[in-house]
Amino acid sequence: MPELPEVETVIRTLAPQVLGCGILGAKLYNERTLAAGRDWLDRLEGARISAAWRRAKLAVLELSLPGKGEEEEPLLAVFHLKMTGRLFVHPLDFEPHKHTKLTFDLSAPGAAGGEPDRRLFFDDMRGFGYCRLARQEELPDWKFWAELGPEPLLSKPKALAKRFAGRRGRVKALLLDQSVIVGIGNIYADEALFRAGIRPDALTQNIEVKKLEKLCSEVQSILKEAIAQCGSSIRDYRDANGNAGAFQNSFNVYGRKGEDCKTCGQPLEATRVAGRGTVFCPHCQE
DNA sequence: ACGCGTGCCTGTTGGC
DNA sequence: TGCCAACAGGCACGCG
Repeated sequence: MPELPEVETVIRTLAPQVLGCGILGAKLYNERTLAAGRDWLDRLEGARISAAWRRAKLAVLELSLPGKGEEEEPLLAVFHLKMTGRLFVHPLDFEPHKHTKLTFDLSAPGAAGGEPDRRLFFDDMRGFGYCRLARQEELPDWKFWAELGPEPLLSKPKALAKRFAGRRGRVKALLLDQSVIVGIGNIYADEALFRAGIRPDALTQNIEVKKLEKLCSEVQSILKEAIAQCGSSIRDYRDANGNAGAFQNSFNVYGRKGEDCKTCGQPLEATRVAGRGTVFCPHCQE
């Protein structure tokens, strides 16, 4: 399940394969996958992939459009991988399959258009992922984008903790709320709460500020460690080279229901918080 | 206004 | 052994 470390890894492995490549055309295999910018689809020829970056759990490709001068705002292809979305570059003889949702034909980097070279695939088994084509200036009109909270690795823990302080509701629900803090999904929420010694179902208003700062500090540590391990692969996640991550080997709680806590040896409990499967140690977390 | 439950989707798993 | 319900979960949406 691509969360911040996985999307970051996808961008890092995808960028060297696509930066500078021209786009010769696009093919949409599933209408609902293109959430916005349908009109752009047939006007991509001659565009060049000029940048690749991540915001929250979104993977963004900047496409410089031809013939309009360098000052023009690039078009953005914004991908949300949700649970099972993948971005790959394959040779032209690689066949689209039943989970292929969108493809871009690419020319070689630096080549002045002409012949297709390789193809960018957006595949998604579950089909929850999407792509939006939009000008940068249009992004504020997109509610989800406009309400995204701060990047957890670009703020200090104290500043992040202030966004939790005084708010009501279960602390795990706030960790997952992308308008409070971005990039955290079910895996890293459970793992960070374990490290901070906080029960996932704790009411945020009952948690001391120091403890919330500790939580935000642990969020940063765990995201950095996970990025260094190229993310977590439970089952489906792969980076843009097809490689699995390794951070799943470091999980303390996620997917370990009933197993022994690595700290105290007591069995881990499973429950549901904010509608999500949740695992925690009733002894180490309070 | 905000917290909570449901639907979307397909492949895997576990229980009977 | 085989079938099918439950489950996986980010986010939009509707409800109270």
